[in-house]
Amino acid sequence: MSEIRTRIAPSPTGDPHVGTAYIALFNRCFAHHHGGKFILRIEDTDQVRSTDQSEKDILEALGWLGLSWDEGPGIGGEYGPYKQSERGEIYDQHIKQLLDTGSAFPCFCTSHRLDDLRKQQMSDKAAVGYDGHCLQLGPEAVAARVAAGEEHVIRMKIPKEGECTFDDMLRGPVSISWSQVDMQVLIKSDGKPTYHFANVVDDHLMRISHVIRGEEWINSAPKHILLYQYFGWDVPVLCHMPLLRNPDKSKLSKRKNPTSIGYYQAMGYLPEAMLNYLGMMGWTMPTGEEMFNLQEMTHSFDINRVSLGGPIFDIQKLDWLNGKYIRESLDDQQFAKLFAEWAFSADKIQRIVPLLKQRVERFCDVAELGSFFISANPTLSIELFEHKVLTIEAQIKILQFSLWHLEALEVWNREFIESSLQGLAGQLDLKIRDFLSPLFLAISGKAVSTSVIESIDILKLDITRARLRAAIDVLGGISKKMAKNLEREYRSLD
RNA sequence: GUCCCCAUCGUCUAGAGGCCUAGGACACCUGGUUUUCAUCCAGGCAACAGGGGUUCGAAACCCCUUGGGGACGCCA
Repeated sequence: MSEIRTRIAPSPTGDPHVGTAYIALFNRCFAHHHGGKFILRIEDTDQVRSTDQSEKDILEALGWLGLSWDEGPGIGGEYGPYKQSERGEIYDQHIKQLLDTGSAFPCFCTSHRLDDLRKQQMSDKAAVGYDGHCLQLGPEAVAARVAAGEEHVIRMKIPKEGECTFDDMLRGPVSISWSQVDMQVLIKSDGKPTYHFANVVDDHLMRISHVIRGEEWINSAPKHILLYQYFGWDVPVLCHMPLLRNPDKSKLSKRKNPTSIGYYQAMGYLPEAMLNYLGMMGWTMPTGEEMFNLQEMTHSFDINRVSLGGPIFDIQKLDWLNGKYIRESLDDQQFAKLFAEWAFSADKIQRIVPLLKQRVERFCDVAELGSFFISANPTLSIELFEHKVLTIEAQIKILQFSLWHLEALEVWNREFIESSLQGLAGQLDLKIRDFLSPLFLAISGKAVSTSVIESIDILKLDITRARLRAAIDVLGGISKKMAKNLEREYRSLD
């Protein structure tokens, strides 16, 4: 049997997600258990959303967890480059092949036409998908329009009838009829490949033997398989893992649960505990032992021990596990060292000190004033929020709108946060001092504290989000109806 | 809506037809140890979604129903 090679292919379009780490963990364990290689590839074909910062954060987060890779960014390897934005020529060559053999075709339809088409199909209760409009174009017409530089995408052809059956390593045979499969765009109008195309080309060229990914991809498997066939390539073994869930069983999302690895790091979880916890989502040691490290998991790994029900990411159990790690695997010296590094990292302390220094008279004042920087979310009560001009409802609005504003920030620094929030206060026609009041309480637990804008800057978005949301909950939360109204009002702001 | 996937305590799960009166862990409750608390220890509560088959025997295999989730983008 040839070498087992697996990969994780994150898209650098946001915060490092625990789901990414989860899938990475299983890919790494599977490959290493069988003496194979685990590859990291950056899927940055979305020019609009991909950022260097996100890429950096993701690599760091995986590194923090100890999920090292054998080939990929920073390591190299013989199948590079490992960043899709640097593989443009490869995709160009390959799409040409599909165009030449007639497996793919240019499509000149505007997004406007496609929208109308989709709406029509919805109201007709028909299957939603591309109608093959540009398939009717003659080769001369196509050539002329392409030569004229007309904007277009390239789509893949899909059989009209029959079905695609493949063997999922965990689920057995899965059949999806071709009528359910859309003529997927392979090359976008900006000339970049879509995930579906790039992922197949790269997985083949990088000799990926097993594709272990989230269940959300099952329905796209036929497209991928067909592409392999168009190229005449062997299809790797496919394996779809269950999805991590919110407590309400929906797919884990940051709207409902902290999903950023950075959040857990900032909250003082140990990477070993975090990884161990992810390992017990859908998987157990043959011995039933719940506490295990990456090496032990790798050694005992058996993909068939994965259970298919979507596991709920239960922070309570994670907390218990983390506590167990702190108590049982750390001696006093290690605890002191790790805690100090976490709480007083040079970077963090440098930024906090100027805020505290001007507001204390004695060192013994420091802990109380600055505790919220290293504590869990402050304990709040609704009484705290009694305000001379602001109603509870107004404060909920301030908190929610602020959160939306902060989430939309392209750059996270003091200036941006300040102008964003000041702008919001203006739009809401509130004095900045009143506007900031609920934010002070949510962030620090106190009405009087260090500059809330600088505090938000230092605490970063993950923690800020958690605290704003906790405050909103204390104030009674947002009902569905309220959410609708708030969203409408928020959209009409500018 | 269409298609796909899934289904054991509230949660994570063990379970490969008889070892199942369904085991462990978190959470919760009770008691013990501890100057308090936490830890730790002992105990308790709590599940095979429903209905049909197959079989001498079903939590396990098959079918239907129900429930949950996912996909249906020039996002990944």
